[in-house]
Amino acid sequence: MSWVTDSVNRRVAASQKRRRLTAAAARVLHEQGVERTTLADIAREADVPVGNVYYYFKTKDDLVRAALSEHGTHLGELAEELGRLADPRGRLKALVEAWIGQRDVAARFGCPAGTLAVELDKRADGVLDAEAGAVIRQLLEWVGGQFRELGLPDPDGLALTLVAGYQGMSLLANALRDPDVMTREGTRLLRWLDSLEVPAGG
Amino acid sequence: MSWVTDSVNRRVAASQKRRRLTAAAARVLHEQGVERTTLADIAREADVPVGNVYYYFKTKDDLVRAALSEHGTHLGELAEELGRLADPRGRLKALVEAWIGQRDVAARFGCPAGTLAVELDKRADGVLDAEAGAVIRQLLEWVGGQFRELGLPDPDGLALTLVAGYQGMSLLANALRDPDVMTREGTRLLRWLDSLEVPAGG
DNA sequence: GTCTATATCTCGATAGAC
DNA sequence: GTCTATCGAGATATAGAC
Repeated sequence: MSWVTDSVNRRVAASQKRRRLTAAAARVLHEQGVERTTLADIAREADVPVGNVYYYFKTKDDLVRAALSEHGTHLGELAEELGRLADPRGRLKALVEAWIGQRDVAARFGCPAGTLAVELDKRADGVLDAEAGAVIRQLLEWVGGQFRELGLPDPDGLALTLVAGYQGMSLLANALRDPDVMTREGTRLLRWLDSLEVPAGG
Repeated sequence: MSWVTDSVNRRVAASQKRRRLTAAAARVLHEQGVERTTLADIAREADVPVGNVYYYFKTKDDLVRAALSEHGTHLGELAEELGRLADPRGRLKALVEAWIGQRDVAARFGCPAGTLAVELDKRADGVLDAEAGAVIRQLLEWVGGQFRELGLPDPDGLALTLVAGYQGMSLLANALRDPDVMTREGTRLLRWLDSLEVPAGG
């Protein structure tokens, strides 16, 4: 029966390598950007030989796609966690607090989805910018859902304002290399969330 | 005396080429990003032979520097124009209206200074990220000056909020490829500026 | 000052042994 | 499935004629 376990082991090893490559891609592409990252960088980080990368991903773009979907998964997990809180307003405030908690990463590398979207949108071939926008759209929709549940008017407009606030403070913290920007603007967003009043009646 | 005019003509032609290269670099680097732009791209746009570029700029980084300083100059000119308005609040509102007026460019390519800062901040060698941050700092300082002139408390914090709002709405408009984001969030910023009340007394 | 030709290097991708 | 060796494209930068 050893051929069975051998085969299984191989398949596990294979999928482990694929997952290592995906995780490494998400991390390195966030830190270095797409254009400045070589396949060798990702392979090294994942502890996989360079030539072997092509067994798992046909092209570099495929690795970028995998990294974007990884960020989407992380976002989904965060949303699931926050979903355990009873109050939608509390969920949104916890989200902002999570952003503030990431202030050092944001000051050094910016928001993963945001900075990737900026870079991919520069490409003349519109191959990947839709995928980058999708992660941000996912965040917008979840936030919009919370505002809707709160019974606030124009929930999608409010979501746009909150996410734009996040992207703006991340970009400024990054450009100025100053984590305090995250704290200051994050605190303002928390106060803003508190100030929103649900209209009386239907 | 022809050698005099010849010499002068040459010098004028030279500085014209330098200026054409700088303007082309500012435009192309904004649209394509730094990494995806080749010297050939910029040379073509400036109508200068590729090899000749190196007479005016020793390295590609020098061209990026020139482009950044060009954006700084544009910003200075805009500030000078807005300075003619009597009311500081009116100046800030005119600034936001100018941003809204650029909504189509923002939806396609983002804010020039913001997207360049994002890309340059990814570089491990911190050669150019200070320069990118400087343009944004210049904007922050001008905006802060207007709030200060209005006599509002925490003018620098308000400037951070306004500029973060601009960067956030530009990034979202770009990522979602939707100019309406600029209009919606821009209108909100205009209302916000109107709502700020100068405290009575000193 | 201007321009052509080219050296040099790096990276994505492939071929093919194991 | 795994890995090495290498091809070929495309980029920056330089050498040197005019």
